[in-house]
Order: sequence, then C-alpha cells, then structure tokens
Amino acid sequence: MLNLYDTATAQIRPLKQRVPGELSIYLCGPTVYGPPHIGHGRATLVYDILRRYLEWTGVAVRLVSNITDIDDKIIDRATRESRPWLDIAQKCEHVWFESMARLGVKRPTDVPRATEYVDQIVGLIADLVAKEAAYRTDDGIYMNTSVVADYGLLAHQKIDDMLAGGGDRNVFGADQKKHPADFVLWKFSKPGEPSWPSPWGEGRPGWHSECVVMSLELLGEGFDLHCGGADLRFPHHENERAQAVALGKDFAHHWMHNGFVVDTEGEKMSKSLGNVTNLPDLLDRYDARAYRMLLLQTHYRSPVKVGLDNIDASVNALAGIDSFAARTSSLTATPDVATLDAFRAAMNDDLNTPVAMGVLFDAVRRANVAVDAGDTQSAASVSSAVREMCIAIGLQLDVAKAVDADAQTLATALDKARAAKDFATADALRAELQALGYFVETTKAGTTLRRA
RNA sequence: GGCGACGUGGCCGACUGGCUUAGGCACGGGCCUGCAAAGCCCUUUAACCGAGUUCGAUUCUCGGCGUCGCCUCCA
Repeated sequence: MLNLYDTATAQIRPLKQRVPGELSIYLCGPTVYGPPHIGHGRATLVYDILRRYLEWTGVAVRLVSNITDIDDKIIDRATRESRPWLDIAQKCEHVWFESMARLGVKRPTDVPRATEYVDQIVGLIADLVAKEAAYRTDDGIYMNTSVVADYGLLAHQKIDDMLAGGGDRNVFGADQKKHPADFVLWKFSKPGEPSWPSPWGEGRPGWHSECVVMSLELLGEGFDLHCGGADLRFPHHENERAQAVALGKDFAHHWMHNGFVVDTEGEKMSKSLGNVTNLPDLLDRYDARAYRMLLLQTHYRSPVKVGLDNIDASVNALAGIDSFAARTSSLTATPDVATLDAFRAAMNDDLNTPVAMGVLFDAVRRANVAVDAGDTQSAASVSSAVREMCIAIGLQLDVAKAVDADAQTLATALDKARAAKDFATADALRAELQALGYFVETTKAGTTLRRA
C-alpha cells in the first residue's frame, strides 16, 4: 500500500482506492500557449513515475490530464502574432506531447480539452448560479467563495489572513466582486475573441471550472487522487474544490503536489544551455533519462536545482547502470526478493525515490560483484531485480542499440590482434571503433561494443 | 504583514535521539588489464549559530541568522 503525503490533511496517509485494484488520478495539464519548460517536465515525470510504479504493483491506473486550450494567454499570443488561437493551441499541444514522449512519459489514458467541455462547464456554472453560489458582474460570472465554509483548506490558511498580506497586489476583476477571493467562472468575451454561448451571454470558461468539470465527468465523484505542481495548490485547486463543495459533490480524496525546479547558480547553466527553462532545449543537449534520474534522486516534494553539475552527475550515474545492463543483459532469473522488498518499502513511503535509488545502486554493485566472481546465479537474480526496478520507475536501460556489421568486423579483428599480441594494431582498431561512437571494452572473453 | 518549507561532508541528496554505514557524482590511492575501458576495494570528510530538554541531539523544543515557496498568471 502506497502511503502518500496529502496536502489537504498535511499528513502522510494511505492512498485509498475507490475501487480496489484501480486508481483514478486527475493531473492538471498544461495551458498550451508556448513550449514546455523544465518545470512542466518535472511535474509530468513525477506523476509518470507514480503511475508506472502503481502499474508495476498491479494497479490499473486511469490518469486523466487535461489540455487547457482556451485561455487569456493563448488569446494574447494570437493577437500579438495575428494568428488563429486554435492554431497556437494545437501546435503547442503537439510540441508538448513530443517533449513528453522524448522524456519517456506515458501518454495519459484520457486527454480532455477544455474546448470540448464547454457545454458541461456552462451547466456547472448554471448549477452554481441556481444555488446562489455564483453571481454576475459586468465582466462575467463569479464564484461566491463565502458559501464554502472551509475555503482555504488546501492553502492551509484562513482567507482573511491571506488577504491581509497581499495588500500591494492588484485584485483582479473587479470592484464588483463581493469578496476579493471570488474568482471568475465565465468571462464575457470582447469583440473578436473566441466565444461560446451561455445563458448569461457569449463568453469563455474561467480556468478553474474546466478541471472540476472534466475530472468529475471522466472520473466521477470521489475520485482517488488529484495532483499537480505546488503552485496549483492555491488558488487553482482550492477553487476547483470550492465549486465541487458548493454543489455538494464529493471531490478528490487525496491531494498531491510536487515541488519546484529552482534557480541554479545562474551563469553556468544559462551560458551553457541558452534558455535553460525550455524543455526541448534540455532534451536536445542531454540524454532525456538523465533528467528522470536527477528527479529520482530528489524527493518529489523538495525543490530541485537543475544545473549543469547535477545533470552531468546523473549522466554519469546512468552510464554506470547502462554498462551494468549491457554486461548482464543475458542473465535471467527470478528477481531477488529482498531487493524488491526494500525497493517497495522505499517507494511506499511517500514515494521516497532517493532511497529507492539507493536500493537500486546497491543492487547494481552487488550484481557486478557477483559477475566478477563468476557467481552467475546471484548475478542473474539481482540483475533481474534491477531490471524490474527500472521498469517500475520508467528508466529505460540502454542495451538494445544495434551494433552494425562493420563495427562487428572491426571488433573481431581487434580480438585477433590481441590474441596475436599485436597491441599496436589492437589499439588502432579500438580508436577506430571509439571514433565510430562505441564504448569499447576489451576483456578476456573478447571485445564488447556499446553505442555511446 | 500572513502561512509554510528548508539550512547535512567538494557538489547533489536521504534516513535517524545513541548502534557500522544512506546513495549518486567528483577527487585521491589500490586491485584487475598488454595498455585502456568497465568493474571492484579503500580513502577523504558531515550536519548554520545559540540556548534548552535528555544519560546522550544532526535528529525534539525555543530563539537568532540565512535561503526558498505560496498569499487570485504559473508544473
């Protein structure tokens, strides 16, 4: 059983399944108005790891993650660039999933778009209006947060305290709001803006309504887990919840939030990487698995620095695992039970991936020792356990890359030269293979090649 | 101003009131190797400051200093 920190209760507690053996998750997805940045990468990787781990333990996961394809930012960009807003949304969505695929993030089971749920959103707002939990102003329909007794639950703060401090901030929308915390459900559109019909006039849905509608629509009431970045905790998730509560609906039973990617010591990272916050840039320069590894070695609730040093460390750590995988790929056996138990214990403890990685690296070392000692049996069971763990965390081991025939010929010649103690030729052949992009290991058993 | 995190060895980063240690990366030494590579072994060295609780605190409490997040754009 996975124990997971729950933001609502501020404690680690079991992640309960509404239907045993199944887990329903809603993850707030991107607003598609630009390329994803490394923060998006972190969030999706964290939940990808959660999902894969659950699936690995035999749980059927339904993961709904929306696309916010209508939003002020999209409209602003469309206006700025004189392009159709839909064109921007679609292209950005394409880039999003392309980046996710490169990261090895599995596509969610459901990807609803806000624009596909406008009717249902209007219906939800109408229900709120009918219950007098929403009211009209000159620029839209607003949620009356005062009807929600425990508003502030996720923020862990009383609403009046929150307001007390924000003095120098502009309160959006409106002197017409009944309370500064009230938020917009439906925005009346200005001429030329995308719009949909509603009982109150042409307009578009506010950000906070779409996720309530889509989560309840696809997962139903009382779904298991709602997750997203820590910044979504308030106001977005608070506001989603407020709407559900106002309508008397059973909303998410568990709330999970991941920590941020934080600034590095500036210059190193930015000079070497250009725009470091851009995910495609990062993926162009580094093995995508390195980012996953870096995150695995940090707890999901802690902030993580993504800098050159960190990523290099992960790249190097990965290289060790890859060469391990290459030398043990032919060994199969029942995975070592104690190792997997230790792994599960760490993962079940609020997804403690840093400790789980400790288990993994330790297993790699033990298997390497066993290989060196010629203890094939232990090597096989421990390395099988390593492969299992890698499946559970979504880490693809780099063993499958084909060695082409020419390289194989060179390797054979290299073995021959070494057998004849013609080391000058052997060294030349090795250099040639390395130039072709191979890691070359010359052992007593012969030469092994691995693509760099 | 409110709320909340955090401050661990060269870097990153876990656990933990004492027991032998996280783990990764980097540095150094060694074994292995024709030489490399890979692998293994060893080494180095810790808990911001102060007070308190305790037989004993990096771990609990309080205070200080510092960093960061949220307080209606935001993964």
